Amino acid sequence: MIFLVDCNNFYVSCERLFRPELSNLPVVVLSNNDGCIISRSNEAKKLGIKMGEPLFKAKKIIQENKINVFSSNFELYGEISNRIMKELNHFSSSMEIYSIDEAFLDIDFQDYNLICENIVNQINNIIGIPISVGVGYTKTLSKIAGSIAKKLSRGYFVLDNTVITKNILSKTSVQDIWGLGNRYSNTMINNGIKTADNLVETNRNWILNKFNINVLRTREELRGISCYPISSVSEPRKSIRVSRSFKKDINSYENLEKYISDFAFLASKKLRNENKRTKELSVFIVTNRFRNTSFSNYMGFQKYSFIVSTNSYIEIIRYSILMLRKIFKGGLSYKKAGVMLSNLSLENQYQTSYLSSNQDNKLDDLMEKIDYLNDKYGKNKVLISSQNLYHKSKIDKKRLSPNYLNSWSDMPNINI
DNA sequence: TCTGGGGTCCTAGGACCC
DNA sequence: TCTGGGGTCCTAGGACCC
Repeated sequence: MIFLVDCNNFYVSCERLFRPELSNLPVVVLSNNDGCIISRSNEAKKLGIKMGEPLFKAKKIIQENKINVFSSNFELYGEISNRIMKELNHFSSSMEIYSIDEAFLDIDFQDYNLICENIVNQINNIIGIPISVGVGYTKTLSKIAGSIAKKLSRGYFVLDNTVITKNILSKTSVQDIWGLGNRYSNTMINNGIKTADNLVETNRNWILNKFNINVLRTREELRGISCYPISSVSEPRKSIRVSRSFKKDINSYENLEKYISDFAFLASKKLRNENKRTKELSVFIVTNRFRNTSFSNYMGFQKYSFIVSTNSYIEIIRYSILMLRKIFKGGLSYKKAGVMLSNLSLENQYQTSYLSSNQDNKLDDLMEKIDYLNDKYGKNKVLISSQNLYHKSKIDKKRLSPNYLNSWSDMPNINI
């Protein structure tokens, strides 16, 4: 059986871990720039706060109900996530970490309810984060079981009986099926397919004609035929992206160049942390899509292919700037920009070229020194000169909680 | 005034080959 | 006037997920 373990209101629960006095009060966590609400406690949900809602639209509800608001502290959430995953691994070696707050586990032991109870208690006792567990024959069914589990106070639900499954599928709307987003479920509803049970009964050729193979797989999964097996070896990622929205629009090329350099540096750092090289680099800049203007929005995008894969900060930044020059248009206000690296390979597995110079070794040494200094003395101690040297950040995080787990100075004090 | 960030996969259609 | 058949590979765009 497949067990889906899902943390309840994960980011909010992480903040509450160190602020237990908030445990029954409404809490929300914001996206970067303190822009949107991306995690809500049950109390906040009940007050009508919607997922992804911009902060300014919810301001009234927040003030009237004294909702506690946090900026996102991804270092903290990542650390707590690691601890949870480590505990879960004790229940099954066949486990797939699906996201920061979710994992699928393959478990053979027959007493599913007992296992669920143990998992919920264990994570609560050892880590202190509330979770819910859904169990089914396939990932898609375990997702449905999980959404039922969230409504039960015991926190778990097992879907192993065909009659009950049929009944539940007939009450599950297509929008609530994992793998069917807005577009697909709307098309289905327009064609009379309203519930998961309707989808199960739908002709396979019609599905392939109207949609694609993944939608057919979803139908098979609903019938209990597994199409998405658990992969316990995590696949190396295929692309790396660093992008940010700016609190205030940027007009000048010089400013934008500094940010692009920063993003390229950060992306290169991620690349180097995974011991990889990149062969392809893309840069994009976009104007503010929410601005109420008569002229249409501009999105500049340019890709560059390296002759030889690289992991050099200097090379990646240099070509990012060259791409930026190609797409920058004066007189516009830019809201967001980013750098992407793709076509990745392992550090020592790449195609060389007759055209490449012999300086590579020297450059590699230099890059390693940069990493060494930044790892030893803290982030941003050594930068490339085109970067945003003085860190006048245009990205807001006004309500950030302390970094309780990853910073000596932020460690909580306990009075005994 | 203020609206996030980071991923994956599939497919149609174009470009190319003999 | 008349102009084949059968492939592969790449990419942009669109869908999805958290």
